[in-house]
Amino acid sequence: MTFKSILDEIENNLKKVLNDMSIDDVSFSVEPAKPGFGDVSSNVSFLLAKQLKKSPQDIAKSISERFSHCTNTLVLKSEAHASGYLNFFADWKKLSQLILSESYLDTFGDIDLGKGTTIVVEHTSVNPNKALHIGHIRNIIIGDTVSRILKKANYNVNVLNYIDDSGLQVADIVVGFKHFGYDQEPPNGKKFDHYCGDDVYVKTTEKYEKDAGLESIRKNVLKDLEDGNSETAMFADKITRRVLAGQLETCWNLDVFYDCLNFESHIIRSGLWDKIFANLKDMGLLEFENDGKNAGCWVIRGDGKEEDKVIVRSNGTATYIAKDIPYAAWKLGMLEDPFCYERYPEVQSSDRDLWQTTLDSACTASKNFTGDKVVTVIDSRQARLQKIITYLMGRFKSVPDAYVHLGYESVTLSSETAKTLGLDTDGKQAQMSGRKGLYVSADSVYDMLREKTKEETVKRHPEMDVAETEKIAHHVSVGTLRYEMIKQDLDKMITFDLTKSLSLEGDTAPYIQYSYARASRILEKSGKVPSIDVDFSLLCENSELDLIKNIGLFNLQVRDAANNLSPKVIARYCHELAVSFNSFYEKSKVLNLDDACLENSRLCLVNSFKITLKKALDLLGVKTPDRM
RNA sequence: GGGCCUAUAGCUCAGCAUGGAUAGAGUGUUGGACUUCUAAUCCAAUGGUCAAGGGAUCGAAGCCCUUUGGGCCCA
Repeated sequence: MTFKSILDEIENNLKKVLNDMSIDDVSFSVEPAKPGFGDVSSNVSFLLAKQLKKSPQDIAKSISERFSHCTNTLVLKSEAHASGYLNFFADWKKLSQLILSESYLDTFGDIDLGKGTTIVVEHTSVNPNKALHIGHIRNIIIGDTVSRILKKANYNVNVLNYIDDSGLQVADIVVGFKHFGYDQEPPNGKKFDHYCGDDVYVKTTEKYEKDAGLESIRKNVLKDLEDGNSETAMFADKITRRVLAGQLETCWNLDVFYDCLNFESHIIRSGLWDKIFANLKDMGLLEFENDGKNAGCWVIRGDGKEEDKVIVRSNGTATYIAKDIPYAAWKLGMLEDPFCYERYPEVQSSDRDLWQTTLDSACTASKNFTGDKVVTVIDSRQARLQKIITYLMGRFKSVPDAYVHLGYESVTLSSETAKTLGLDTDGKQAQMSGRKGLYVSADSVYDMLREKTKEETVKRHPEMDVAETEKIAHHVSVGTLRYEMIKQDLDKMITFDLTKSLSLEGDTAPYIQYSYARASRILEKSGKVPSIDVDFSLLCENSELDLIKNIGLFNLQVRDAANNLSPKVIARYCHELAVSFNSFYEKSKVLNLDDACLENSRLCLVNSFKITLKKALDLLGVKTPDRM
């Protein structure tokens, strides 16, 4: 058990006390205390003030008095603070032993929210016509981190990437290659996805703008794409798969992995839409409009003042939301699976198989990538559309929150960075645009970070061999990028600035990784494996107790993060852990102490910290080099 | 015109869900700490009418209403 043990003990005893005082059950809080106010605090007396017509302080006093007669194993004493808070002081000798010995277990930090149920997390979902830019990276890292957290919370997680390989953006690069004569091989070794995005896509779009007559070519290509057997569609398939390979390379480099790639073209050709269309009509969720501006269309009624949403136009064609509905229903496992599955030709990592949908019925692999719940990570510009899907899925599947849209605000470019890309924004931030070529690619940011961290590492360790330097630089760069993408709240916009994003000090991944490296070095130099059989009363400095407390809060943080689908909770926790370790590091010497018992106790704490931080950083997909 | 998000220190952000104690970090600026387990570190100083106004409450950064600035979506 962890710090949760003492919280539970206090809560139970408080309930007994309230029962003795014949007070109705109130839902009071029992939380880790703010520094300087003991170890645990409760607001119970504030909540009772009205009912008992007494001051919070008087109530706290009488509860505290009764509390002292309860059987307390982890609490030394309780105290009624003048403010009215009830504060508790832990018996650290016992609590430290509980927390530290627990931290050595593989299951440390686990919390059973999912009960082994299956949940789908879909993220990335970028058109396969360009390289990933820094805005896509926010989506990808949020999705990957959330899926790691949910796994820790005992969900069985299926990670999907939806490949939109049949839309307008794909048509555009096909036009570029087929009609504007772009070579299929990128110049001087440029990555294919970058070539398609930077050159073919952007320049093809420019040509449309100059010559409106080209629009008909574009429409014809789009039409050809719909027929899967057309020569155009086969060509598009070849191109988009090459781009996809480039995108996946970027993701894998950032330690982001998937379970299955779902191709939009397969969804369209599978006939899923016809099935769901019939269902929607049966359930009365779709209505046929007889008059008004949507006459002849099938619509979903808007909520309140909202406009009705057209699903099928009067000419019988489905709008693009129509693709999302059957797909969402499929993800929730509510439709018979029309797909077959085959392995993706490239291996993404040693322990994670990657599959892809196929309509080739010769592939008989039996797979199920659906879930009881679905989390779809898409930026909040899609909120309106996602709200409709959420509503419909709620009607289909009677599980509350079965379909969750995890939205986040987008990444914009700072005016300085926009300027380096040739756009003067007059001091304002700028929205990225793949079409206009206004973006910063993920690969280029990674490359810059790696150059800088390599330089730093060489400066610190001139003696180190190149392979190790490269490895450290890689892990620190990936960590930095990942941490930057999730350390703030999802509903806060990120204004990306090339210069500022390269900072490696302060609230960054390297700061946290550095604390890990320090702990590693202490243990390495000690040359011993610390024994857990130590006298925990020796760990009595404030900095030591703080660190132990933070270690003990791990599973509670995982619970919060999973419940709220909030990756930043874990980011902040890792930072807190590192801060308390660095503070301990300054104040308490570990090695070469005269007192062997004390030395072992501290080594034990260092080891416990190291293990916990590694587990927590693993949830963020941040690696932990032993030296840096 | 309708909807969503946002406003806290010079700058970037925690805290808000579930109202209570002294509003916290980083960064910046200024000063200090490496013959001591790695200074990508630590310590100190500096810096806040929590956008404005109103309301309910014993009590509001947090809840409700209005207004304003910024971003986005739909029309």
